[in-house]
Amino acid sequence: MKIGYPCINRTVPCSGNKTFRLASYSEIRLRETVNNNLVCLLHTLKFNIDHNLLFFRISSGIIPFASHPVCAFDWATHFKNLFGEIGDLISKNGIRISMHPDQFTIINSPKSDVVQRSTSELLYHAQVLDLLRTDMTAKIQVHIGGAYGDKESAKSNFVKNFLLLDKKIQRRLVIENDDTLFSVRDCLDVSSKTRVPVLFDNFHDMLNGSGMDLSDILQAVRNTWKAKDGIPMVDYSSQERGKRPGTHVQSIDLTDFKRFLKDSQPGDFDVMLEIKDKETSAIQALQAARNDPRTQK
DNA sequence: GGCAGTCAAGTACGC
DNA sequence: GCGTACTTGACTGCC
Repeated sequence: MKIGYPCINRTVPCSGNKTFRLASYSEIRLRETVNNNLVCLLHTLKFNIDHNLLFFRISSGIIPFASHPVCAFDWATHFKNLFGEIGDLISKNGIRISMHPDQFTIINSPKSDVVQRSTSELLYHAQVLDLLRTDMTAKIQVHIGGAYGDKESAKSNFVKNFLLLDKKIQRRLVIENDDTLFSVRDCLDVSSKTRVPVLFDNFHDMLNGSGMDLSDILQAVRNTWKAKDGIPMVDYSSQERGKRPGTHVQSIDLTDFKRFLKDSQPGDFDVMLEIKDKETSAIQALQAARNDPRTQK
């Protein structure tokens, strides 16, 4: 079991999430921004290694406008060496990597232009993971997409469009249950037709329940991850008290987390903490899990 | 320097 | 059909 956090580190003295407005686009601006983001990623990963946080989600914004038509710059070639350096750090230290394209990436949309843009965005994500020379345990997580008034045909549309995707995307894609539409059960259903691994999000399952027990979910999900995919990835969060249902907690509730560790025994998986204070909670979680046999592996 | 409005992209929903 | 919420950090123009 590795423990990690997504995209942003608030301790390191840099931001790997720099971007700019489309109206300000220039090749120079892009080059400077990407260079900043990649160098900051390097610093962040070194911080993570120092704190034994060996699971990290790389921000989708690391290359701003990467899949946008405005971007004609060959950033992959230009930054090949820097990607290689970061990739070496990842592989030497056994860091697990994930990426999570944002809400605009919809594989099952009935609009072909939306699917086309989504495919470009997914190719960009796969390209980043390939440039880092990560193995197939590095994943791109997406949701099934929209329901469009008929969930079953929306799921079929996902399956149909998935089968048309480039192999570079297919081999890295995993599907995650969301908080309003598609539950773990829906994801397992889609997985049975696509062989896509299912990434379980405990918080989304609380909001949009599958009606399954945690142990049954984890067992079913585990079966969707093959040896080349690595052990399952799990997103973990809990509700911020007094806020709208679905608001991620500011800082980890260790009682809740320890209960989750206990209830999820004995199967192994890597945990991504979707908690607002990022590395601060991740360090606490790692400490809380220090006696869990899964973190000793 | 600080503040408020805005930002590439989609979907769901209320009116 | 249109406007807004969703979520969220960072950018940008304005004072």
